[in-house]
Amino acid sequence: MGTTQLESVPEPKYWHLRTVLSEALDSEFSVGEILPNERDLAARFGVARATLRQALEQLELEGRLQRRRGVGTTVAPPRVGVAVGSGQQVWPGADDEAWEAAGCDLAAPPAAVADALGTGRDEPVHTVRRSRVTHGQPVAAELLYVPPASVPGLPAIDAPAGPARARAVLRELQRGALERRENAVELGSAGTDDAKELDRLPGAPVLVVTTRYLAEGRTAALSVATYRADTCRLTFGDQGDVEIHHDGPETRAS
Amino acid sequence: MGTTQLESVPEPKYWHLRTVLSEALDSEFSVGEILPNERDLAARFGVARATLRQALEQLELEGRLQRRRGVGTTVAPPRVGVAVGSGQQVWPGADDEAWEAAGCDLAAPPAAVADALGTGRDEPVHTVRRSRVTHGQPVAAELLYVPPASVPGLPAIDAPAGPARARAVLRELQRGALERRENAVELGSAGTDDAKELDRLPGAPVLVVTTRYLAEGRTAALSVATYRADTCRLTFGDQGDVEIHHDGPETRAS
DNA sequence: TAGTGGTCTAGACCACTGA
DNA sequence: CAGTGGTCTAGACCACTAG
Repeated sequence: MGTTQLESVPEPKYWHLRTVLSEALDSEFSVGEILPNERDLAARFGVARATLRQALEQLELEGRLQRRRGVGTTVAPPRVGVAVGSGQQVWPGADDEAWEAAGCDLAAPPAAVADALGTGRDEPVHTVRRSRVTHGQPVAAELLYVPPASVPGLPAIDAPAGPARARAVLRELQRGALERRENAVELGSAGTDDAKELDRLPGAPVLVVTTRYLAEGRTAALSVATYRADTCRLTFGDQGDVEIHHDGPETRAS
Repeated sequence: MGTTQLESVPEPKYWHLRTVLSEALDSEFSVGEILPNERDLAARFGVARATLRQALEQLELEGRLQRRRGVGTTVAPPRVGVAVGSGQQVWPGADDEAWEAAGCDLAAPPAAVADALGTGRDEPVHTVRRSRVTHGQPVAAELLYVPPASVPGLPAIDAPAGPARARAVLRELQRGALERRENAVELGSAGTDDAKELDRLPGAPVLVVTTRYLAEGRTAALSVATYRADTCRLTFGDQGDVEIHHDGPETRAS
């Protein structure tokens, strides 16, 4: 990555810069390597720091870079494939899952969740918090909403609101017969607490996976899971790890 | 949305602003309504325009706003649910699909695609371009890579590289027996030409859906589809349109 | 404490839209 | 044409990390 000057082009500087840096990453850097700091890079390309940052933001969005305050900018490893809709119809908490239960409250859910569950807006539901870790990295935070009607055999609420109670809810949920599972994926941004759990800043891009668990014709549970968009590739269907990568996420000719 | 002053808080201004604006959108604006311009909004909140823009960017990422140069910023409609993995095992081009074939080339694919297909790096494959339109809006652009071996009955290459040839490839592909389909979703940014097709600017966030079509133990075809992340919610599984929304994509307490 | 990325400012000019 | 969002600059200060 020499002291390249930006030739004059009709496209935005930050976009051209993104392309130049992207190619430099492919050819001159290896995973984990640390880049020059933003002020140096900006000077080297003859642009303002803000412009350089705009290019870095793109590359971070594409999972090519990782930036940490106080540390620096490093070359990110390829995204990790995370199985989401295993195709099989399983309740959350089945053995093969990589989730760790963190806690459980009994509280009124957001209005949209209550509507999807078909419960009243102020009706309390069990709210299980779980987190998912892969390769030692936190990749997802989940809120699982379970109406009391879906776990009729659950012991009274004298248990503490910790992991033990969460597991009890999951265990009880699995006694029912699951009919179907519906997944949806959309882009979102991490709220303050999700960001903390995922070790990111607020507003970081996340893939929001909403899963409806259907049993006996009703929505028996609803899960809203937020995955780190920078590090994750969500896989649906049977297998997990196909490596379709670079040039993958930045699509076609740039 | 009064001439609100930002109270001093320990969180970034742009983040607080995002929250304030988000609430204003919920309570004081309706879909399609046009917001005051950025300079006015910035003045109204007593921040620099760049800071205001940072907040707007967040909201656009979350699908709440739509910004168009020369026009203004409008309140976006709820994201449209787009069925992606219909659960059934179907070849691309089945009747129920909403894709329109645009053209077809015979050329060497990107290296990563060639590897996934198991073809040689310089071996040409049929490359079908398709676009998907919903509610009159372009939502996705796709490149479908089909090795010649998967369409043995295809007439010689004398046909023009237009839609007709694309349809011929799809038709021929469907003669084989499809065994399985694997989907993966990740965040990406639109390249120059994808952006054009999706009516966005380069770098716009997209959801990249990679699908492997497996037949006779081989990867018979590979599809890379880029969906507009701002307007789409991808649904996997049987049904299409569950309305889990607001507060959906910006997750939990902000 | 030195160095990093994150936030913020107050300007300027450009590209595009629609009247 | 006037008005919009998009790009870009050259600064400043803050929050965080690690030696």
